[in-house]
Amino acid sequence: MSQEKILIVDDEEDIVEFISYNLVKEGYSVFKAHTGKDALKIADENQPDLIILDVMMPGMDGVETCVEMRNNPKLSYTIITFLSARGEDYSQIAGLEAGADDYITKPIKPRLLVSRVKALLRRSTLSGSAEISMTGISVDREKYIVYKEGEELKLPRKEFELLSLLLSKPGKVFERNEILECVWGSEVIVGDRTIDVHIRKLREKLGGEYLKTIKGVGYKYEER
Amino acid sequence: MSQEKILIVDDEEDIVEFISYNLVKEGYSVFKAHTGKDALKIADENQPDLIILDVMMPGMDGVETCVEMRNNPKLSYTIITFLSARGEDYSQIAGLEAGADDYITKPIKPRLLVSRVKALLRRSTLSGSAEISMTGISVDREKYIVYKEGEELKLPRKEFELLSLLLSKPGKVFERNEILECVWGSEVIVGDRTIDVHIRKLREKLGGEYLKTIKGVGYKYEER
DNA sequence: AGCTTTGTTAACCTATTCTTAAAGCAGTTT
DNA sequence: AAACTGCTTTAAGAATAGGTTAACAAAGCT
Repeated sequence: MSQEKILIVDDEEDIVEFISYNLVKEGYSVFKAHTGKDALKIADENQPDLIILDVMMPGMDGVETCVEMRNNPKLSYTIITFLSARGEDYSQIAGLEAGADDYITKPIKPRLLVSRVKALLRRSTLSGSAEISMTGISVDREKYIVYKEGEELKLPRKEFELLSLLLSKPGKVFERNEILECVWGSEVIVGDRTIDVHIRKLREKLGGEYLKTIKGVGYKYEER
Repeated sequence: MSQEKILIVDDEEDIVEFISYNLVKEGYSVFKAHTGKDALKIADENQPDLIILDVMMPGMDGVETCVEMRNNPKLSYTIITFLSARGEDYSQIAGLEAGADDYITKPIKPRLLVSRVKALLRRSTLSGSAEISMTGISVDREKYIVYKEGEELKLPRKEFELLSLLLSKPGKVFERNEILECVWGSEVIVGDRTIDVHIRKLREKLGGEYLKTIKGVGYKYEER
């Protein structure tokens, strides 16, 4: 397997190193940049498969950088994901149609990061956009929309994040802990039934068969 | 089951003892250290599967220790998790993470700690989902599914864990108390017939001659 | 045979999840 | 400000799958 190239862009050295460490460990080939300008140059030269781009940077910020990148035909097959602090206005980020494919929130959880990156790259190698499959459920993180058999479905935030998580690895059983960590974040404490209720609402909207519960373990998404 | 080794590092004696107590109870083999330097030495000598490392320590702090550890190739398969007080600035910790795989916040809740540790260790030993062999039985922990000659099989939790254990070392005879330890955990006390009943249910579902009884000793899984 | 260990059933129990409704919140509009 | 709106969380009872037990049958040992 030809090593996949990832470019990490953030003005904070520590963050770059942290992400880099985790991705190198997974066998990716990593490039680093600390400013938008550097990033453009490196991206142009190396045509990475994935760019992880901090939104907030002094000088040229992430959005601007992203737009520039999208104007570079050499990068038309490159996936770009934003990196933003949790709490920064959601809709704003979602609404930024600067051409990013995803975004990851800080603080960064290594495992989540890696699985997200894998998912993104898988998506890209599997063929162009084709986010929307006519069968089953798919998610467009950018537009914050879910497609169920081609039909658009608007979900509130928590439901969206939850579904998005389950969908990020179809078949995989997510334990309640994991779900809490990823969707709610580890600081938040919510009651036991919260997840169930959200699952229930999703089932209501998606129709029965997609979300399965594995008693005593967790939930998973399963096609058909 | 080969006992997994965990190294606990914290300058506060009480904390180390507390964590240790909870992990020993779960059957892990525990090492302790109170300084970064000790930790490095013990880690190097014993190559633990998991290191729980306090961030704030006098002298060599957790981050520094972690970086050192990551430079030791003997520890490349070791998981490191930070231990930090809730309230310490999150982003700071995230940014500082020098190659840790997770972090746990104080105050420590025993149950949460244990499940976290289990999750971490499971992830390391079974990274990547299992191969599906067309012959015999195989297990996909991630999907919580068992394949019997390629056909999917859904099992309830205990049955799954039990089969999973037997399958983890085909041919090996697991004694009853070994099974109890691994599947039920050491605190739980269950009647004598419980294992038999589960074995029976498995046999019912798997059919055939897969699970063998070695009278007076235990059970084993055997191909064919 | 007699004793010990394992197999089989079905009934029982309980932890976990489902369901519902209502309260809590935050953002908007009036 | 008050009322409204849409989303999230909590609370509480019902439903159920899953796990355990108990009692008896069968099978190995010595």
